[in-house]
Amino acid sequence: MSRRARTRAATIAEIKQTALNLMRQSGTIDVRFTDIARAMGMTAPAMYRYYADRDDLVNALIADAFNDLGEAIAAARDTVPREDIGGRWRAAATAYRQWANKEPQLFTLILGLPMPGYVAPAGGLTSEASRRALFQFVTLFVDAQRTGQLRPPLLKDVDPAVVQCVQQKMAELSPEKLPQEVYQAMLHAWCSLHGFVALEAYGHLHWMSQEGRDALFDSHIRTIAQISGLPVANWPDG
Amino acid sequence: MSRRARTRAATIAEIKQTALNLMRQSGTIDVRFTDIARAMGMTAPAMYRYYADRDDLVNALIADAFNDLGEAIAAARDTVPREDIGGRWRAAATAYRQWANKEPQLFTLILGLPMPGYVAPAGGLTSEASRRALFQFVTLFVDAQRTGQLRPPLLKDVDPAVVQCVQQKMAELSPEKLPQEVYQAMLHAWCSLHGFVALEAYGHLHWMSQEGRDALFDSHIRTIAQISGLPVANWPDG
DNA sequence: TGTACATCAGTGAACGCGCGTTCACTGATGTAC
DNA sequence: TGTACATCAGTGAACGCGCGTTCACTGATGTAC
Repeated sequence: MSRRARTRAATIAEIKQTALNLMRQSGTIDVRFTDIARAMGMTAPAMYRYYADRDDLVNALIADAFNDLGEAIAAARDTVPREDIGGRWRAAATAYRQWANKEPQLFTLILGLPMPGYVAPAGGLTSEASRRALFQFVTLFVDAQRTGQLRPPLLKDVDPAVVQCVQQKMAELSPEKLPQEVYQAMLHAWCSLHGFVALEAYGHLHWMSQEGRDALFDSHIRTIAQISGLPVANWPDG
Repeated sequence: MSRRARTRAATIAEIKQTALNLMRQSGTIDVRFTDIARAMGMTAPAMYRYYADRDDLVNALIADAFNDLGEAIAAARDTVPREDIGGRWRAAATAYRQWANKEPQLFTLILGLPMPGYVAPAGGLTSEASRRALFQFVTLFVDAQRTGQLRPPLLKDVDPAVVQCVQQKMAELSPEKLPQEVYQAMLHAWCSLHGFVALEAYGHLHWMSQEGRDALFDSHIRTIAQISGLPVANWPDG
Protein backbone atom coordinates (compact mmCIF):
# COMPACT_ATOMS: atom_id res chain seq x y z
CA MET A 1 0.00 0.00 0.00
CA SER A 2 1.58 3.22 -1.14
CA ARG A 3 1.97 6.18 1.08
CA ARG A 4 -0.66 8.10 -0.82
CA ALA A 5 -3.11 5.24 -0.46
CA ARG A 6 -2.48 5.13 3.24
CA THR A 7 -3.12 8.80 3.86
CA ARG A 8 -6.11 8.58 1.61
CA ALA A 9 -7.54 5.73 3.66
CA ALA A 10 -6.82 7.68 6.82
CA THR A 11 -8.65 10.72 5.49
CA ILE A 12 -11.65 8.62 4.51
CA ALA A 13 -11.70 7.15 7.99
CA GLU A 14 -11.47 10.61 9.48
CA ILE A 15 -14.33 11.88 7.34
CA LYS A 16 -16.57 9.07 8.45
CA GLN A 17 -15.57 9.45 12.05
CA THR A 18 -16.21 13.16 11.92
CA ALA A 19 -19.58 12.57 10.33
CA LEU A 20 -20.51 10.20 13.15
CA ASN A 21 -19.39 12.68 15.77
CA LEU A 22 -21.49 15.39 14.20
CA MET A 23 -24.50 13.07 14.15
CA ARG A 24 -24.01 12.22 17.79
CA GLN A 25 -23.70 15.79 18.92
CA SER A 26 -26.51 17.12 16.78
CA GLY A 27 -28.78 14.22 17.58
CA THR A 28 -29.85 14.10 13.95
CA ILE A 29 -29.32 11.80 11.05
CA ASP A 30 -28.43 14.69 8.77
CA VAL A 31 -24.85 15.19 7.85
CA ARG A 32 -23.49 18.17 5.95
CA PHE A 33 -20.35 18.20 3.84
CA THR A 34 -19.60 21.71 4.92
CA ASP A 35 -19.78 20.83 8.62
CA ILE A 36 -17.56 17.81 8.22
CA ALA A 37 -15.02 19.79 6.27
CA ARG A 38 -15.06 22.61 8.80
CA ALA A 39 -14.59 20.21 11.69
CA MET A 40 -11.61 18.71 9.88
CA GLY A 41 -10.08 22.06 9.02
CA MET A 42 -10.74 21.57 5.34
CA THR A 43 -13.01 23.06 2.75
CA ALA A 44 -16.19 21.47 1.49
CA PRO A 45 -15.11 20.83 -2.10
CA ALA A 46 -12.33 18.61 -0.81
CA MET A 47 -14.95 16.06 0.16
CA TYR A 48 -15.54 15.39 -3.50
CA ARG A 49 -12.10 13.83 -3.75
CA TYR A 50 -13.44 11.05 -1.51
CA TYR A 51 -17.14 10.78 -2.16
CA ALA A 52 -19.03 11.40 -5.35
CA ASP A 53 -21.97 12.68 -3.47
CA ARG A 54 -23.47 13.39 -0.11
CA ASP A 55 -25.56 10.27 -0.61
CA ASP A 56 -22.41 8.35 -1.37
CA LEU A 57 -21.06 9.16 2.07
CA VAL A 58 -24.34 8.24 3.73
CA ASN A 59 -24.32 4.89 1.99
CA ALA A 60 -20.83 4.25 3.25
CA LEU A 61 -21.92 5.13 6.77
CA ILE A 62 -24.84 2.74 6.54
CA ALA A 63 -22.67 -0.11 5.32
CA ASP A 64 -20.17 0.58 8.09
CA ALA A 65 -22.90 0.69 10.70
CA PHE A 66 -24.17 -2.73 9.73
CA ASN A 67 -20.69 -4.14 9.86
CA ASP A 68 -20.07 -2.53 13.21
CA LEU A 69 -23.29 -3.81 14.69
CA GLY A 70 -22.66 -7.28 13.35
CA GLU A 71 -19.17 -7.35 14.75
CA ALA A 72 -20.35 -6.09 18.12
CA ILE A 73 -22.94 -8.83 18.34
CA ALA A 74 -20.59 -11.55 17.17
CA ALA A 75 -17.81 -10.43 19.49
CA ALA A 76 -20.04 -10.31 22.54
CA ARG A 77 -21.57 -13.65 21.70
CA ASP A 78 -18.21 -15.29 21.24
CA THR A 79 -16.92 -14.28 24.66
CA VAL A 80 -19.26 -16.94 26.04
CA PRO A 81 -18.30 -20.59 25.60
CA ARG A 82 -19.97 -22.46 22.79
CA GLU A 83 -21.80 -24.81 25.10
CA ASP A 84 -23.59 -22.10 27.00
CA ILE A 85 -26.18 -21.22 24.40
CA GLY A 86 -28.35 -19.29 26.83
CA GLY A 87 -25.38 -17.18 27.84
CA ARG A 88 -24.50 -16.55 24.21
CA TRP A 89 -28.02 -15.37 23.44
CA ARG A 90 -27.92 -13.10 26.43
CA ALA A 91 -24.58 -11.65 25.39
CA ALA A 92 -25.64 -11.10 21.80
CA ALA A 93 -28.92 -9.46 22.78
CA THR A 94 -27.13 -7.23 25.25
CA ALA A 95 -24.67 -6.18 22.57
CA TYR A 96 -27.57 -5.27 20.31
CA ARG A 97 -29.06 -3.20 23.10
CA GLN A 98 -25.84 -1.47 24.03
CA TRP A 99 -24.97 -0.65 20.45
CA ALA A 100 -28.37 0.96 19.95
CA ASN A 101 -28.09 2.95 23.14
CA LYS A 102 -24.63 4.17 22.27
CA GLU A 103 -25.48 4.99 18.66
CA PRO A 104 -29.15 5.81 18.43
CA GLN A 105 -28.60 7.83 15.26
CA LEU A 106 -26.85 4.97 13.51
CA PHE A 107 -29.46 2.59 14.79
CA THR A 108 -32.21 4.65 13.25
CA LEU A 109 -30.16 5.02 10.10
CA ILE A 110 -30.00 1.30 9.51
CA LEU A 111 -33.15 0.03 11.20
CA GLY A 112 -35.47 3.01 11.21
CA LEU A 113 -37.48 4.68 8.48
CA PRO A 114 -35.28 4.45 5.39
CA MET A 115 -34.02 7.73 4.01
CA PRO A 116 -35.88 8.73 0.85
CA GLY A 117 -32.79 9.17 -1.29
CA TYR A 118 -31.30 5.91 -0.18
CA VAL A 119 -31.21 2.95 -2.49
CA ALA A 120 -29.21 -0.16 -1.69
CA PRO A 121 -26.16 0.04 -3.94
CA ALA A 122 -26.15 -2.19 -6.98
CA GLY A 123 -23.41 -4.47 -5.70
CA GLY A 124 -25.63 -5.36 -2.78
CA LEU A 125 -22.95 -4.20 -0.40
CA THR A 126 -25.35 -2.89 2.19
CA SER A 127 -27.82 -5.72 2.04
CA GLU A 128 -24.90 -8.10 2.30
CA ALA A 129 -23.68 -6.27 5.39
CA SER A 130 -27.14 -6.17 6.88
CA ARG A 131 -27.56 -9.86 6.43
CA ARG A 132 -24.28 -10.62 8.08
CA ALA A 133 -25.22 -8.35 10.96
CA LEU A 134 -28.63 -9.68 11.75
CA PHE A 135 -27.93 -13.29 10.97
CA GLN A 136 -25.43 -13.34 13.78
CA PHE A 137 -28.43 -14.35 15.79
CA VAL A 138 -29.17 -17.21 13.46
CA THR A 139 -25.92 -18.94 14.24
CA LEU A 140 -27.06 -19.04 17.84
CA PHE A 141 -29.95 -21.24 16.93
CA VAL A 142 -27.83 -23.33 14.63
CA ASP A 143 -25.37 -23.92 17.45
CA ALA A 144 -28.15 -24.77 19.86
CA GLN A 145 -29.50 -27.27 17.40
CA ARG A 146 -26.08 -28.75 16.76
CA THR A 147 -25.39 -29.29 20.44
CA GLY A 148 -28.84 -30.67 21.06
CA GLN A 149 -29.82 -27.86 23.38
CA LEU A 150 -32.66 -26.54 21.27
CA ARG A 151 -36.06 -27.33 22.73
CA PRO A 152 -39.13 -27.04 20.51
CA PRO A 153 -40.37 -23.46 20.68
CA LEU A 154 -43.74 -22.58 22.17
CA LEU A 155 -45.49 -22.12 18.87
CA LYS A 156 -48.76 -23.68 17.95
CA ASP A 157 -49.25 -22.25 14.53
CA VAL A 158 -46.27 -22.52 12.28
CA ASP A 159 -46.97 -20.98 8.93
CA PRO A 160 -45.42 -22.49 5.79
CA ALA A 161 -45.17 -19.06 4.15
CA VAL A 162 -43.01 -17.73 6.97
CA VAL A 163 -40.88 -20.83 7.10
CA GLN A 164 -40.23 -20.76 3.39
CA CYS A 165 -39.22 -17.09 3.40
CA VAL A 166 -36.76 -17.46 6.24
CA GLN A 167 -35.40 -20.76 5.00
CA GLN A 168 -34.64 -19.21 1.65
CA LYS A 169 -32.92 -16.21 3.19
CA MET A 170 -30.90 -18.48 5.43
CA ALA A 171 -29.84 -20.76 2.65
CA GLU A 172 -27.85 -17.88 1.21
CA LEU A 173 -25.72 -17.80 4.33
CA SER A 174 -25.48 -21.29 5.69
CA PRO A 175 -26.49 -24.72 4.45
CA GLU A 176 -27.67 -25.69 7.92
CA LYS A 177 -31.20 -27.01 8.30
CA LEU A 178 -33.38 -26.34 11.31
CA PRO A 179 -36.76 -27.66 12.43
CA GLN A 180 -39.64 -25.80 10.85
CA GLU A 181 -40.81 -23.99 13.97
CA VAL A 182 -37.37 -22.66 14.68
CA TYR A 183 -37.33 -20.46 11.61
CA GLN A 184 -40.40 -18.72 12.87
CA ALA A 185 -39.21 -18.60 16.45
CA MET A 186 -36.09 -16.73 15.38
CA LEU A 187 -38.18 -13.98 13.86
CA HIS A 188 -40.31 -13.69 16.97
CA ALA A 189 -37.15 -13.42 18.99
CA TRP A 190 -35.62 -10.73 16.82
CA CYS A 191 -38.83 -8.69 16.64
CA SER A 192 -39.38 -8.81 20.37
CA LEU A 193 -35.80 -7.92 21.13
CA HIS A 194 -35.82 -5.11 18.60
CA GLY A 195 -38.94 -3.59 20.11
CA PHE A 196 -37.41 -3.16 23.51
CA VAL A 197 -34.11 -1.97 22.14
CA ALA A 198 -35.60 0.59 19.78
CA LEU A 199 -37.98 2.02 22.36
CA GLU A 200 -35.23 2.35 24.91
CA ALA A 201 -32.66 3.79 22.52
CA TYR A 202 -35.08 6.50 21.44
CA GLY A 203 -35.86 7.36 25.03
CA HIS A 204 -39.41 6.09 25.08
CA LEU A 205 -38.78 3.95 28.13
CA HIS A 206 -37.02 6.65 30.06
CA TRP A 207 -39.92 7.22 32.40
CA MET A 208 -38.52 4.07 34.01
CA SER A 209 -35.37 4.11 36.06
CA GLN A 210 -32.18 2.59 34.73
CA GLU A 211 -32.57 -0.28 37.16
CA GLY A 212 -36.12 -0.83 36.03
CA ARG A 213 -35.06 -0.93 32.39
CA ASP A 214 -32.22 -3.30 33.12
CA ALA A 215 -34.50 -5.65 35.00
CA LEU A 216 -37.12 -5.45 32.28
CA PHE A 217 -34.56 -6.23 29.61
CA ASP A 218 -33.29 -9.19 31.54
CA SER A 219 -36.75 -10.56 31.95
CA HIS A 220 -37.57 -9.74 28.35
CA ILE A 221 -34.75 -11.69 26.76
CA ARG A 222 -35.26 -14.50 29.23
CA THR A 223 -38.87 -14.78 28.20
CA ILE A 224 -37.90 -14.66 24.55
CA ALA A 225 -35.43 -17.49 25.11
CA GLN A 226 -38.11 -19.52 26.82
CA ILE A 227 -40.64 -19.23 24.06
CA SER A 228 -38.17 -19.67 21.25
CA GLY A 229 -36.66 -22.82 22.66
CA LEU A 230 -33.26 -21.57 23.74
CA PRO A 231 -31.98 -23.00 27.02
CA VAL A 232 -32.15 -20.67 30.01
CA ALA A 233 -30.82 -23.08 32.61
CA ASN A 234 -27.57 -21.59 33.80
CA TRP A 235 -28.79 -18.03 33.68
CA PRO A 236 -27.54 -15.56 36.26
CA ASP A 237 -30.49 -14.51 38.39
CA GLY A 238 -30.87 -10.76 37.95
CA MET B 1 -68.36 29.58 17.06
CA SER B 2 -68.10 32.59 14.82
CA ARG B 3 -67.67 32.35 11.13
CA ARG B 4 -64.10 33.58 11.37
CA ALA B 5 -63.29 30.96 13.98
CA ARG B 6 -64.74 28.27 11.77
CA THR B 7 -62.75 29.18 8.69
CA ARG B 8 -59.69 29.54 10.89
CA ALA B 9 -60.15 26.06 12.27
CA ALA B 10 -60.68 24.77 8.77
CA THR B 11 -57.44 26.38 7.58
CA ILE B 12 -55.52 24.91 10.49
CA ALA B 13 -56.90 21.51 9.65
CA GLU B 14 -55.95 21.98 6.03
CA ILE B 15 -52.42 23.00 6.95
CA LYS B 16 -51.94 19.91 9.05
CA GLN B 17 -53.50 17.70 6.44
CA THR B 18 -51.29 19.19 3.75
CA ALA B 19 -48.23 18.72 5.92
CA LEU B 20 -49.10 15.06 6.37
CA ASN B 21 -49.63 14.59 2.66
CA LEU B 22 -46.25 16.12 1.92
CA MET B 23 -44.62 13.82 4.47
CA ARG B 24 -46.28 10.82 2.93
CA GLN B 25 -45.27 11.66 -0.59
CA SER B 26 -41.73 12.71 0.26
CA GLY B 27 -41.20 9.82 2.63
CA THR B 28 -39.47 12.14 5.06
CA ILE B 29 -40.26 13.62 8.40
CA ASP B 30 -39.26 17.07 7.25
CA VAL B 31 -41.95 19.56 6.53
CA ARG B 32 -41.42 22.96 4.96
CA PHE B 33 -43.63 25.98 5.42
CA THR B 34 -43.02 27.02 1.85
CA ASP B 35 -44.09 23.65 0.47
CA ILE B 36 -47.24 23.55 2.56
CA ALA B 37 -48.14 27.07 1.51
CA ARG B 38 -47.48 26.33 -2.12
CA ALA B 39 -49.60 23.19 -2.01
CA MET B 40 -52.42 25.21 -0.51
CA GLY B 41 -52.13 28.02 -3.00
CA MET B 42 -50.90 30.41 -0.37
CA THR B 43 -47.66 32.14 0.49
CA ALA B 44 -45.30 31.04 3.22
CA PRO B 45 -45.67 34.06 5.52
CA ALA B 46 -49.36 33.25 5.86
CA MET B 47 -48.39 30.22 7.95
CA TYR B 48 -47.33 32.55 10.72
CA ARG B 49 -50.95 33.53 11.26
CA TYR B 50 -51.50 29.97 12.48
CA TYR B 51 -48.25 28.77 13.94
CA ALA B 52 -45.59 30.74 15.75
CA ASP B 53 -42.88 28.57 14.34
CA ARG B 54 -42.07 25.61 12.19
CA ASP B 55 -41.49 23.70 15.43
CA ASP B 56 -44.88 24.79 16.63
CA LEU B 57 -46.50 23.03 13.70
CA VAL B 58 -44.44 19.90 14.23
CA ASN B 59 -45.50 19.78 17.85
CA ALA B 60 -49.11 20.01 16.80
CA LEU B 61 -48.59 17.18 14.35
CA ILE B 62 -47.03 15.02 17.03
CA ALA B 63 -49.86 15.64 19.45
CA ASP B 64 -52.39 14.87 16.73
CA ALA B 65 -50.57 11.70 15.78
CA PHE B 66 -50.71 10.38 19.32
CA ASN B 67 -54.38 11.15 19.51
CA ASP B 68 -55.02 9.53 16.19
CA LEU B 69 -53.11 6.39 17.09
CA GLY B 70 -54.86 6.17 20.44
CA GLU B 71 -58.26 6.55 18.85
CA ALA B 72 -57.48 3.98 16.20
CA ILE B 73 -56.46 1.45 18.84
CA ALA B 74 -59.41 2.16 21.09
CA ALA B 75 -61.89 2.07 18.23
CA ALA B 76 -60.61 -1.24 16.89
CA ARG B 77 -60.53 -2.74 20.36
CA ASP B 78 -64.06 -1.66 21.12
CA THR B 79 -65.54 -3.30 18.06
CA VAL B 80 -64.99 -6.59 19.88
CA PRO B 81 -67.32 -7.47 22.77
CA ARG B 82 -66.01 -6.81 26.25
CA GLU B 83 -65.99 -10.48 27.18
CA ASP B 84 -63.69 -11.53 24.37
CA ILE B 85 -60.44 -10.24 25.79
CA GLY B 86 -58.29 -12.20 23.38
CA GLY B 87 -60.19 -10.76 20.47
CA ARG B 88 -59.84 -7.26 21.85
CA TRP B 89 -56.08 -7.67 22.19
CA ARG B 90 -55.89 -8.95 18.66
CA ALA B 91 -57.94 -6.03 17.34
CA ALA B 92 -55.91 -3.45 19.24
CA ALA B 93 -52.59 -4.89 18.17
CA THR B 94 -53.75 -5.06 14.57
CA ALA B 95 -54.81 -1.42 14.72
CA TYR B 96 -51.36 -0.50 15.99
CA ARG B 97 -49.83 -2.41 13.11
CA GLN B 98 -52.09 -0.96 10.46
CA TRP B 99 -51.65 2.57 11.68
CA ALA B 100 -47.87 2.22 11.51
CA ASN B 101 -48.01 0.74 8.04
CA LYS B 102 -50.29 3.47 6.79
CA GLU B 103 -48.33 6.28 8.42
CA PRO B 104 -44.72 5.25 8.78
CA GLN B 105 -43.59 8.86 8.89
CA LEU B 106 -45.95 9.71 11.73
CA PHE B 107 -44.99 6.51 13.46
CA THR B 108 -41.35 7.45 13.39
CA LEU B 109 -42.25 10.97 14.42
CA ILE B 110 -43.86 9.83 17.64
CA LEU B 111 -42.05 6.58 18.40
CA GLY B 112 -38.75 6.93 16.60
CA LEU B 113 -35.64 8.93 17.34
CA PRO B 114 -36.93 12.20 18.79
CA MET B 115 -36.28 15.30 16.73
CA PRO B 116 -33.50 17.39 18.21
CA GLY B 117 -35.48 20.62 18.35
CA TYR B 118 -38.44 18.96 19.93
CA VAL B 119 -39.25 19.48 23.56
CA ALA B 120 -42.53 18.33 25.04
CA PRO B 121 -44.56 21.51 25.47
CA ALA B 122 -44.82 22.91 28.97
CA GLY B 123 -48.50 22.06 29.36
CA GLY B 124 -47.62 18.44 28.91
CA LEU B 125 -50.01 18.20 25.99
CA THR B 126 -47.97 15.69 24.07
CA SER B 127 -47.04 13.46 26.94
CA GLU B 128 -50.68 13.46 27.98
CA ALA B 129 -51.67 12.41 24.48
CA SER B 130 -48.96 9.78 24.34
CA ARG B 131 -50.09 8.31 27.61
CA ARG B 132 -53.66 8.11 26.47
CA ALA B 133 -52.54 6.47 23.24
CA LEU B 134 -50.34 3.77 24.63
CA PHE B 135 -52.34 3.05 27.73
CA GLN B 136 -55.20 1.92 25.58
CA PHE B 137 -53.49 -1.42 25.92
CA VAL B 138 -53.56 -1.19 29.67
CA THR B 139 -57.30 -1.15 29.80
CA LEU B 140 -57.20 -4.50 28.07
CA PHE B 141 -55.43 -6.03 30.99
CA VAL B 142 -57.64 -4.25 33.47
CA ASP B 143 -60.70 -5.64 31.74
CA ALA B 144 -59.22 -9.11 31.65
CA GLN B 145 -58.54 -8.89 35.35
CA ARG B 146 -62.02 -7.56 36.09
CA THR B 147 -63.70 -10.38 34.22
CA GLY B 148 -61.45 -12.98 35.76
CA GLN B 149 -59.93 -13.97 32.44
CA LEU B 150 -56.40 -12.96 33.28
CA ARG B 151 -54.10 -15.91 33.84
CA PRO B 152 -50.80 -15.38 35.61
CA PRO B 153 -48.19 -14.46 33.00
CA LEU B 154 -45.23 -16.69 32.25
CA LEU B 155 -42.75 -14.64 34.22
CA LYS B 156 -40.37 -16.04 36.75
CA ASP B 157 -38.49 -12.93 37.70
CA VAL B 158 -40.69 -9.99 38.52
CA ASP B 159 -38.63 -6.98 39.41
CA PRO B 160 -39.90 -4.54 42.03
CA ALA B 161 -38.24 -1.62 40.24
CA VAL B 162 -40.20 -2.31 37.07
CA VAL B 163 -43.43 -2.86 38.89
CA GLN B 164 -43.10 0.36 40.83
CA CYS B 165 -42.39 2.43 37.72
CA VAL B 166 -45.36 1.11 35.81
CA GLN B 167 -47.67 1.18 38.78
CA GLN B 168 -46.90 4.82 39.34
CA LYS B 169 -47.43 5.69 35.68
CA MET B 170 -50.70 3.81 35.68
CA ALA B 171 -51.96 5.40 38.85
CA GLU B 172 -52.10 8.70 36.98
CA LEU B 173 -54.64 7.22 34.60
CA SER B 174 -56.69 4.69 36.47
CA PRO B 175 -57.02 3.69 40.11
CA GLU B 176 -57.26 0.03 39.16
CA LYS B 177 -54.84 -2.41 40.77
CA LEU B 178 -53.35 -5.39 39.02
CA PRO B 179 -51.24 -8.32 40.18
CA GLN B 180 -47.54 -7.49 40.31
CA GLU B 181 -46.48 -9.64 37.38
CA VAL B 182 -49.06 -8.10 35.12
CA TYR B 183 -47.42 -4.70 35.15
CA GLN B 184 -44.29 -6.23 33.81
CA ALA B 185 -46.11 -8.48 31.37
CA MET B 186 -47.77 -5.44 29.79
CA LEU B 187 -44.39 -3.93 29.01
CA HIS B 188 -43.14 -7.15 27.49
CA ALA B 189 -46.25 -7.26 25.37
CA TRP B 190 -45.89 -3.69 24.15
CA CYS B 191 -42.18 -4.02 23.40
CA SER B 192 -42.64 -7.24 21.48
CA LEU B 193 -45.55 -5.89 19.51
CA HIS B 194 -43.71 -2.67 18.77
CA GLY B 195 -40.70 -4.50 17.43
CA PHE B 196 -42.64 -6.32 14.77
CA VAL B 197 -44.67 -3.28 13.86
CA ALA B 198 -41.70 -0.94 13.57
CA LEU B 199 -39.61 -3.35 11.53
CA GLU B 200 -42.46 -4.01 9.15
CA ALA B 201 -43.52 -0.37 8.81
CA TYR B 202 -39.98 0.63 7.88
CA GLY B 203 -39.77 -2.13 5.31
CA HIS B 204 -37.24 -4.28 7.11
CA LEU B 205 -39.44 -7.34 6.88
CA HIS B 206 -40.28 -6.88 3.23
CA TRP B 207 -38.05 -9.71 2.13
CA MET B 208 -41.00 -11.78 3.33
CA SER B 209 -44.23 -11.99 1.38
CA GLN B 210 -47.34 -10.23 2.59
CA GLU B 211 -48.82 -13.60 3.53
CA GLY B 212 -45.70 -14.50 5.44
CA ARG B 213 -45.81 -11.25 7.37
CA ASP B 214 -49.48 -11.64 8.14
CA ALA B 215 -48.95 -15.15 9.44
CA LEU B 216 -45.95 -14.08 11.46
CA PHE B 217 -47.89 -11.22 13.01
CA ASP B 218 -50.72 -13.50 13.92
CA SER B 219 -48.39 -15.95 15.56
CA HIS B 220 -46.48 -13.11 17.20
CA ILE B 221 -49.40 -11.51 18.97
CA ARG B 222 -50.78 -14.91 19.87
CA THR B 223 -47.51 -15.81 21.53
CA ILE B 224 -47.46 -12.49 23.32
CA ALA B 225 -50.95 -13.11 24.61
CA GLN B 226 -49.90 -16.51 25.86
CA ILE B 227 -46.94 -15.31 27.81
CA SER B 228 -48.62 -12.24 29.21
CA GLY B 229 -51.64 -14.11 30.51
CA LEU B 230 -54.29 -12.91 28.11
CA PRO B 231 -56.79 -15.56 27.04
CA VAL B 232 -56.33 -16.94 23.54
CA ALA B 233 -59.13 -19.47 23.63
CA ASN B 234 -61.60 -18.33 21.00
CA TRP B 235 -58.99 -17.20 18.58
CA PRO B 236 -59.60 -17.58 14.88
CA ASP B 237 -57.10 -20.09 13.56
CA GLY B 238 -54.98 -18.23 11.01
C1' DT C 1 -79.95 50.00 10.01
C1' DG C 2 -75.94 52.39 9.11
C1' DT C 3 -71.47 54.15 10.27
C1' DA C 4 -66.71 54.17 12.41
C1' DC C 5 -63.48 51.51 14.07
C1' DA C 6 -60.83 47.27 15.27
C1' DT C 7 -59.37 42.83 14.08
C1' DC C 8 -57.68 39.52 11.25
C1' DA C 9 -56.00 36.77 6.79
C1' DG C 10 -53.05 36.99 3.40
C1' DT C 11 -49.62 39.28 0.15
C1' DG C 12 -45.18 40.62 -1.88
C1' DA C 13 -40.77 42.15 -1.23
C1' DA C 14 -36.80 41.61 1.18
C1' DC C 15 -33.01 39.88 4.41
C1' DG C 16 -29.69 36.65 5.85
C1' DC C 17 -28.20 32.38 5.64
C1' DG C 18 -26.24 27.99 4.49
C1' DC C 19 -26.33 24.32 1.59
C1' DG C 20 -24.52 21.15 -2.51
C1' DT C 21 -21.86 21.38 -6.26
C1' DT C 22 -18.69 23.04 -10.19
C1' DC C 23 -14.48 24.84 -11.85
C1' DA C 24 -9.99 26.56 -12.72
C1' DC C 25 -6.09 26.70 -10.04
C1' DT C 26 -1.75 25.57 -7.08
C1' DG C 27 1.45 22.72 -4.90
C1' DA C 28 2.85 18.48 -3.41
C1' DT C 29 3.52 13.54 -4.19
C1' DG C 30 4.46 9.67 -7.07
C1' DT C 31 6.32 7.43 -11.62
C1' DA C 32 9.05 6.43 -15.88
C1' DC C 33 13.16 6.63 -17.99
C1' DT D 1 20.50 9.73 -9.19
C1' DG D 2 18.23 13.19 -11.58
C1' DT D 3 14.87 15.00 -14.66
C1' DA D 4 10.19 15.39 -17.04
C1' DC D 5 5.81 14.31 -16.63
C1' DA D 6 1.42 12.57 -14.58
C1' DT D 7 -1.45 12.16 -10.76
C1' DC D 8 -3.67 13.62 -6.90
C1' DA D 9 -5.23 16.61 -2.57
C1' DG D 10 -6.90 20.62 -1.48
C1' DT D 11 -8.16 25.70 -2.19
C1' DG D 12 -10.97 29.79 -3.12
C1' DA D 13 -14.31 31.86 -5.69
C1' DA D 14 -18.56 31.44 -7.57
C1' DC D 15 -23.39 29.77 -8.94
C1' DG D 16 -28.00 28.63 -8.01
C1' DC D 17 -31.08 27.52 -4.88
C1' DG D 18 -34.43 27.31 -1.26
C1' DC D 19 -35.23 27.92 3.32
C1' DG D 20 -37.23 30.49 7.74
C1' DT D 21 -38.60 34.68 9.08
C1' DT D 22 -39.73 39.87 9.29
C1' DC D 23 -42.24 43.78 7.84
C1' DA D 24 -45.21 47.15 5.96
C1' DC D 25 -49.21 46.81 3.40
C1' DT D 26 -54.14 45.83 1.55
C1' DG D 27 -58.64 44.22 1.76
C1' DA D 28 -62.07 41.74 3.89
C1' DT D 29 -64.62 40.45 8.03
C1' DG D 30 -66.46 41.36 12.49
C1' DT D 31 -68.00 44.70 16.40
C1' DA D 32 -69.80 48.76 19.03
C1' DC D 33 -72.82 52.27 19.15
